[in-house]
Amino acid sequence: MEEAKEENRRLKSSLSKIKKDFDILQTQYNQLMVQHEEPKHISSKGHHQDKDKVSEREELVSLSLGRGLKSLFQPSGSMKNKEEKNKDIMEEAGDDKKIDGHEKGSEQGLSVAFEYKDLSNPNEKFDHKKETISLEIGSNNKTPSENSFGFKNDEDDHQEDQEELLPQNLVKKTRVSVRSRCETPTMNDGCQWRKYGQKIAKGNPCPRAYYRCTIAASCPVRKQVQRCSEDMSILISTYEGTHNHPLPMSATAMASATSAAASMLLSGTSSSSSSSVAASDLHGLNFSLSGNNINPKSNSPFLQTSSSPSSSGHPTITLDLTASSSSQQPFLSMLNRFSSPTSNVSRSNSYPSTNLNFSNNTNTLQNWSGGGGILSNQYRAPYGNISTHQQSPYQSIIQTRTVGSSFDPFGRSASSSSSHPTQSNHDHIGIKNITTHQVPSLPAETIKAITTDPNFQSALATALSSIIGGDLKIDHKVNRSDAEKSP
DNA sequence: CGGTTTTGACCAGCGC
DNA sequence: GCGCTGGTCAAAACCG
Repeated sequence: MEEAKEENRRLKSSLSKIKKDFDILQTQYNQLMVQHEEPKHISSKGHHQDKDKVSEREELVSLSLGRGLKSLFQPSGSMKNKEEKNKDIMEEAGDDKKIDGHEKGSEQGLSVAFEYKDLSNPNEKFDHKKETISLEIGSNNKTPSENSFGFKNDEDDHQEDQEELLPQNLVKKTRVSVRSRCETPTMNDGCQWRKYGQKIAKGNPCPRAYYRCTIAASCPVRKQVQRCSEDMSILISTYEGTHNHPLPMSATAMASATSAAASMLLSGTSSSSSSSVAASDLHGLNFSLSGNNINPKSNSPFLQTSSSPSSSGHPTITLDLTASSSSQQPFLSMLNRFSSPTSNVSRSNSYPSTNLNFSNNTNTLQNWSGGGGILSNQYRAPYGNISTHQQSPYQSIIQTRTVGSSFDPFGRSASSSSSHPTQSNHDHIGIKNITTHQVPSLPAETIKAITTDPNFQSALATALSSIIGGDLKIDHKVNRSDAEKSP
């Protein structure tokens, strides 16, 4: 009881800090908006300034929050005025924050779209066979943490639409292999799985287990789990298919990551005409894309072509986070933080097999939690430092929007002042890094190809949705968790 | 009792 | 055609 009370106090203080930070950000945003509006109204100097503005906008990544994802992907002509949208975002975010423990009508109704307004490279048709993506999540981290993964939340209409458009539902055949250090027999990706088979695969003494998603009876998603023969501490989970049902919040984080990887693969093989290998280092998320006959040459120390359990002969994209690098931290932190173990579904159900530690040994969690037992670490850590020295990704996202015209996520033209009071101290946040200049190793061409692909956008939207959704729900979940703890 | 896991059998694809 | 391998099926066992 004492511990619970103490933790409750801690969480309350964290909550108040978050609110405080949010207020500050909102204030800054309003100031910026005022500054932004003034010259616009005053100067009616004609087209060329407007033109500049338009072209500038086209260079920007527009991050939109809303409930209708589809609308966010509409052509820019039908889009709301950007400032208006910013306002909407802030208002909605504010509402969400203020709800604080209030269950919203639709738990996953919050959606985010990441729109990169460069339509010069329309999505090309996909014409590949079954493909495998390998997402390697290594960890030099040392503390257990619980992470959750999934594929798609119910708002991901865009991806669903795309699936319908794709010949032979190729997206469903896409595989995402996740490598992680995990002591437990299986990882918790937030989904519910039923084992339907087990095989001893050639060349690996460890049996491979086959799972089906049981959240929905008709869900086509399958998963293979196998230990790496070379390093038994590495668990290789290979996902295939796309969930056709709402996912628990805890499942959306991995869903986003893997979807992004899948989108990366698809966009890379379909739209990059110049090179058969697309590789990028999204500050910890390392993708390598390779075809059957491709010998991928990594230009990143983290880039690897992994041979996932069943990927032989298939094009493979590797998202390599196994290398020891601080740049991995953003992604791991992101997952750790927002894959809430207290998610409604994953916590309330009785599927222990779905509980996995994505990064078993995570130093970052120690920082977050400030110590404590393993269990309390697991449940406390993700929320621990959100309001301390580090800013939450949510705030980062808002801030990214706040600084609006000043940043160029893809290292192209950053037109105006890029300084922001709080921008300097959250490099650790993956999303943030994606949207700043800090990805020098990523060829602009590749990024362009990736980011203009609707699949990627969709996946990113899902990712952000899950992140923000998880963030916004944290308060509630924490409270609920506390409530559960107390008799 | 309902859902999950186990495990041997079966099937399909691929290479020789 | 044959054998190998990966993947799936389904009945029995197990579990809460």
